[in-house]
Amino acid sequence: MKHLQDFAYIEAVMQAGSIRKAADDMNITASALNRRIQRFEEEFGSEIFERLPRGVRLNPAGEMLVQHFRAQVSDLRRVQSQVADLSGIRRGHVSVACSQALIPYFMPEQIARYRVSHPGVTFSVSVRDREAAERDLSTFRSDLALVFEPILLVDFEVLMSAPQTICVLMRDDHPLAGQSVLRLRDCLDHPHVVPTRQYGVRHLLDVAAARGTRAIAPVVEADSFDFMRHYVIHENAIAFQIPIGLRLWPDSGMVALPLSSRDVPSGNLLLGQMRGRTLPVASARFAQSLRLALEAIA
Amino acid sequence: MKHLQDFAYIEAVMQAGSIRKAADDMNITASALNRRIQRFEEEFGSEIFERLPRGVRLNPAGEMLVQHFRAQVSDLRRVQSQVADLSGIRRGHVSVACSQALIPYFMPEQIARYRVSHPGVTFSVSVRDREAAERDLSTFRSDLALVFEPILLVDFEVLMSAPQTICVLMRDDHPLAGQSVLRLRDCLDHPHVVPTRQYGVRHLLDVAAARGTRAIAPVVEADSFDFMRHYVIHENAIAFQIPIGLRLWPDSGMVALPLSSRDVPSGNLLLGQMRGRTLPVASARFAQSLRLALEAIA
DNA sequence: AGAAGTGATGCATTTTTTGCACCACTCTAG
DNA sequence: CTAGAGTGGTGCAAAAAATGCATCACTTCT
Repeated sequence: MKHLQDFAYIEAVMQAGSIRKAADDMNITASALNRRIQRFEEEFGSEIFERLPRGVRLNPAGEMLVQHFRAQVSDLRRVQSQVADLSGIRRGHVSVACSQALIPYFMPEQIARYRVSHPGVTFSVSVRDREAAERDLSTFRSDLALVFEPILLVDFEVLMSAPQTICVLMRDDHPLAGQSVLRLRDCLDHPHVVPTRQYGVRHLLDVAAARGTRAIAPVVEADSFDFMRHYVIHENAIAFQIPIGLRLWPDSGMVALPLSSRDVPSGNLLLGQMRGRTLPVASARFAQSLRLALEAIA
Repeated sequence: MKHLQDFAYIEAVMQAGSIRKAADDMNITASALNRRIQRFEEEFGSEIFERLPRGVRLNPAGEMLVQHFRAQVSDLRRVQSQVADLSGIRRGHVSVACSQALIPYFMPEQIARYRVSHPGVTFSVSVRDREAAERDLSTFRSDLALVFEPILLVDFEVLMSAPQTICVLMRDDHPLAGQSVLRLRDCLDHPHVVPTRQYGVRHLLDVAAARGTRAIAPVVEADSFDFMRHYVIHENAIAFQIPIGLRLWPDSGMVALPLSSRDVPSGNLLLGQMRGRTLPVASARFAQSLRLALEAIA
């Protein structure tokens, strides 16, 4: 879009940290880029960048402006999407940031199912911890976020909530495998692997452990649930995961048992968008589809 | 703002109904304007105007686009206003659409009072009936609207509400002048002047009259409260107005008496903005100032 | 049938943007 | 302390883009 070219340049400069580097990235001369920015600042009525001896950096005015432009670009896409929709085109693009737990089963299933009836819609999926997911929303990098126990920044508008009880994953020959519900203290008696602190599962475990006397003493700490799931096969340890990230068939040699709600409260899987934003049709429809799917789970 | 020039042209064409007329308005050649629009439509990915034999008209896509652009311009002003504010400039512009009743006393007082502490802030005031006021909000022509009994479209977000009992205005030698509260049927026995149907006062009277047996039979119907106020001096008739539009001093020869709430319910004076919009600092602050003033009245 | 509208288009002209060379300046490495 | 490699800023000529003019094809109303 031609009239947003200045923004593209501004964003490039912001990202590169210097006009010359940005000019190089954008295949343009530094002088031309420099003058574009000067001209824009003059029209805008205020400087956008601080001139430092080693480059430039957005000043507060610039940060507000960039946020404005991002919202603007996002809204323009929404309009284009709606225009395409009213000519019956049913196409568009949906970008989703989601927690790791949703990567192996839930998201692929949902997206594939949606694309059966909307083959013109394309997707981008980003794995993000709960903090990064919310940042993606507020910078308009993602339309939707599906996150377990987010920090809930002000920009996060909840579209749907689904409770998830943390489960304990282990081999079926593990001593605890016979029970139906597990107490946290029993789990901590056995070698356990836990996610790193940025994850909601770990956060809930930390809070729960702090209430009791037993501390979490992981034999392995990892930021990949995929890794943890495979690790417990080798050292007969236990791992933690939410049900939506698990799919155990009878002969897999693994079992997953829920943690007692007396010890660890259920967390929530939240579907959200940037607060106040009107989503493009494709994203809004896919969000609705996710809502139905999450309702079916709960 | 340079990057919104296309929008200025598009709006001009929309307003003029033809490219040539718009080109004339904008001091540009029709061919140049024509090509700008063609280029824009190509970049946008869809036609914006219907080409009719006698000119052009926005198509649905174009209407969505114009709405988008208006929101965009409005938001850019908000950003500029905030930028100016953070450098301590305390300037800006506030546009208000308001009912006629507020024109003689309330708005001048409020604006003058606000400008004492914020001399850098400028104002534009438009008299609008309740329907036009809401349209002004949703097309971003006004930041705020202060209207008596609006129709309440979806785009109208209420910021403050103040009840207003309809008063009957007459000369102090009028037969009814001695009462303290008036019944509607008594009023209808005397020659009365009423506002035209677009006004909230008339609407409330119509509804009230429909409940009883007495019909409204105005000797004069007018769309100017100023006219009506002066008319009752000449024919010793009665007129209707809400208290905020009245200021009677003892020796003026006029009295205003409230209508009984048994006959005519109180209407509401509503301060509102475009739903979901973030107002520029100046407008938001002035709205806050109006809220306090309205609270003091109620 | 003709006049007066409309939007579209090819081509020369004008305006704007860009690229190049260079300046003034600040840091850092030797 | 100096030399070099960064940085943003600027004058001037070349390139690119937007504009104006003349004209076409078409519809509507007189």
